[in-house]
Amino acid sequence: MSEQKIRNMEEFAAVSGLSRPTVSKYFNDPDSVRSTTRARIEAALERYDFRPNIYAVNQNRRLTKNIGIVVPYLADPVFAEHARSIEKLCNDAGFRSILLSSHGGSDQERENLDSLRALKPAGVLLAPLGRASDRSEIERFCRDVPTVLFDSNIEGMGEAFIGSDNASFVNQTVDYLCRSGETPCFFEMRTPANPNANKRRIAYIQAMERHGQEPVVVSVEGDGWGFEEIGRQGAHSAIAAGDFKTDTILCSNDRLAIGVLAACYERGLRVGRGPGCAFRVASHDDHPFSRFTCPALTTAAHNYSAVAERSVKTLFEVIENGGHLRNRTETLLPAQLVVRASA
Amino acid sequence: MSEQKIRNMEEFAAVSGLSRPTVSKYFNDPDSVRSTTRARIEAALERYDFRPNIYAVNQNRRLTKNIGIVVPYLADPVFAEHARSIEKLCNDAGFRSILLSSHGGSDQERENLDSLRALKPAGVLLAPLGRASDRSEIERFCRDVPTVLFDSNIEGMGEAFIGSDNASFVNQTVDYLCRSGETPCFFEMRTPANPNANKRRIAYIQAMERHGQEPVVVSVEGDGWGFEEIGRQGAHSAIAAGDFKTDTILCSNDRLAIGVLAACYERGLRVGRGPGCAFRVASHDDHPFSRFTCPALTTAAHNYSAVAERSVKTLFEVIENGGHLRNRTETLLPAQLVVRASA
DNA sequence: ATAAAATTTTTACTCGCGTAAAAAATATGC
DNA sequence: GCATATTTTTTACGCGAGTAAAAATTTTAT
Repeated sequence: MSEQKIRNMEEFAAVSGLSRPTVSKYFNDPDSVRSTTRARIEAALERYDFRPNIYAVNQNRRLTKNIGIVVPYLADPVFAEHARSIEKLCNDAGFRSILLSSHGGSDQERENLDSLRALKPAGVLLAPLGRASDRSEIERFCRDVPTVLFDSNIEGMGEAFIGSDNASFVNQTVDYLCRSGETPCFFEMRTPANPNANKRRIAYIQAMERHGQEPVVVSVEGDGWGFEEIGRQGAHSAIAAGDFKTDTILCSNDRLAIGVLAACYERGLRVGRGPGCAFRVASHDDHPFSRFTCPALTTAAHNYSAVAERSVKTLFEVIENGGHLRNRTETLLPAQLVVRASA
Repeated sequence: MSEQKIRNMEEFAAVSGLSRPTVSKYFNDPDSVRSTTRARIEAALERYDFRPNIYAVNQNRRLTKNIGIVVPYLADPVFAEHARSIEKLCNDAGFRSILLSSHGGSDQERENLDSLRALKPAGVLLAPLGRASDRSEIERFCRDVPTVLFDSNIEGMGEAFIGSDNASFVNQTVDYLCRSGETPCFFEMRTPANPNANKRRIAYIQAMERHGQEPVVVSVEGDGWGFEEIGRQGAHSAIAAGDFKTDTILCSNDRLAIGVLAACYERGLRVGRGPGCAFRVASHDDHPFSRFTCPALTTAAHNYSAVAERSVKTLFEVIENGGHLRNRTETLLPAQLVVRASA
C-alpha cells in the first residue's frame, strides 16, 4: 500500500512487469497463470492496492458474479436470519450478494426484481411475498434470470424451490401437544400473506383427523406484516368469545404466538404446562426471540442453515448448468421440535 | 413492451427516431431535452422496455448514483428498522441503495467498506460496530468516500454524525422512574459493543446525582450480539446475588431488558408497577417487539424516521458539496418516553 | 420573414477491461 | 540439447455509454 495510485489494469500490469492480458487472466482465475507470475502479481498487489473496476469488468460479461437475494420483509428476524445464512454462503463462494427486502409490498417486490434484472446477476434467490406477489412479473423475471425460490413456493416458478416442510412442522407440534395434554386449536390469520400459512392449516386439519380429533381453526382478521399486533388483538377477541375449545393454542407462526402471549398476559392468564395455567401455546418457526418470550415458546424450528445450504447449492447448480435445470424440483426440509415452557 | 429486444442505446435511439447523444442526454436529465423529443423518447420507452446498461453508465462516472448503507447487525430489528427508513428515502431521491450488514464482526465491516469502495458510491451511511471497529480502516474509507455516520459515533470520523441523544433517553427514563417509585439500578454489559452504552451509563450516573441519589450500576459479562441471552443470564446472577439495591431496573437497551424479563419470569418474579410485583423494568430504544413483551416494556423510543431523515439529508448535503463539509457536525435527536406496563 | 437562440445530429474519442489470434518466450520431457 | 508443450506478449477489436465540438436543424422573438 504505498507508491502512487494505480489507475487501471494497464498501469498495474506495468508495475508488476507483466502484460495486461496476463493480469486480466489472473483476476478471472488466479490459478490460470503460472505460479511464478501469480506470485509476482500478488507481490505487486501488496504494494499497490489495485482492484479491477467492477463496472468495466461487468460490462462485457453476460453474467456477473452477483447474486441477488430477495426477502419479503427484512424487519422480520426470521428473514433476517435466512438472509444472513445465505449471504455468507454466497460470499464464501466468491460472489457478491445483493440483499433486497420487499418490505411487505408487491410494488417494492416488483421494483426489486426490476433493479436486479439491471444488475445481470448470475442468479437470484427469491423468497416471494406470496399471495401479494405479482405472479406474471415474477414469471417474466424467472425467464430472464436464473432464479431459485425459497421459503415460500409459487407453483412452477423458478428453477427450483427450497423450503420447510410445513407438514413436518405441524405434525410434530400437533403430535407433541396431543400426547402431552389437550388437543390444540389452530390460530391463524384469515388471509395470510404467506402460502405456508395455508399449508400449515391444512396439515393441522389432517393431523387432527389422524388423531381422530375434531380440528378447531380460529382465523382472525388483519392485514399486513404486523403479525404480533394481529395476534394480540385476535387472541383477545377469540378468548373473549370462547373460540378456543381446548386449553391449547397452536399458532401458525411464532410472531402470531408472541401476540397471543401478550394478550394472555394482559388478561392475567397464565400460559404453560403447569397447574394454574389457562392455556398452552405453541407455534412454528423458532423465531430468534421465541427463546425469550414469557414463557419461552414451544415451537417447531426451521433448519435455517440447511435451507440456506440447499438453496445456495441448488442455485449454483442452476448457474453451472447455464441457467436452467431439466426439471423443477421442490425440496422440503423437516422441522425440529423445540419444547420450551409455553406448552 | 412489445417488438424485438433493444440491445443498446444506439438501437433505442433508432427506434425512437433520435440520435444517441440526445437519448443519452435524456437519461441523464429528462428535462434537458425539448419536451417534444422527451415525449418521443417516453413513447418509445412504453413500447420497447430499454434501460441503459448500468455498468457502462457507471464505468466513466467518478461517482455513481449508489448509496451504501452499512449497519452493524441487521438481524437486530432496531437496525432493520433504521435501514428500512433510510433505504426508502434514498430510493425516493433517485439513488440505488446497497444495504450491508457487518454481522457483528469487524472483519465483515472491513469487507463491507472494501466492497463499497469498489462500487464508487456517491455516499455512504455508516453505522459502525463501535468498539470492535477498525478505526484506521474506517478513517481511510472516509477519506475516499463521502460518509456520514449514524447511530454510533466515532470521534472525528465521517463528515457528520447523526444519532440519538443518549442523555435525553436516560434522563427521561430516570426522571420518570424516580418520580413514580424507587430509584432505578442501571443494568448493562460490562464491555458493550456499542459506544452508546457507555454514554448511557454516564448519563445515568449524572441523572442520579442530579436527583441526589446513589447510582447503582450492575455490569454483566458477555460478548457478542446475543444481548437477550446475556441479559437473561446476567439478570439471573444479579438477582441471586442481590445486586439490585432497589426494585427498579433500568436496562441499557431493550434487548437486554427482554433477557431480564425472561429471567424474572423464569424465577417467578412478577414485573410491573402494581402490587405483587418484584421489579419494575425499563429500558431504551423502543425495539419493535417491546410492545409485545410480558409485560409490555416501558422504554425511551428512538425517533427512527427523524434519524433517517436527518442522516439522509446530511449525506445529500455532503454529496452536493463535493464530498466534504466545512466542519463536522454532530446531531443528537431526543428520545420520547413510552410508558407501558413494565415500569 | 428573418435573425438569433436553442436544440439536435454528426463525428469521433474516451473509459477500463474481456478476449481472440498470432508471435514470442519459457518450461518440460526424453 | 532438442523438440514439444505451455505460458506470456503483442496487437487489435468490442462492449455500451459519456461527452466534446462542429454542423445542421428547429424554435422563438422581433
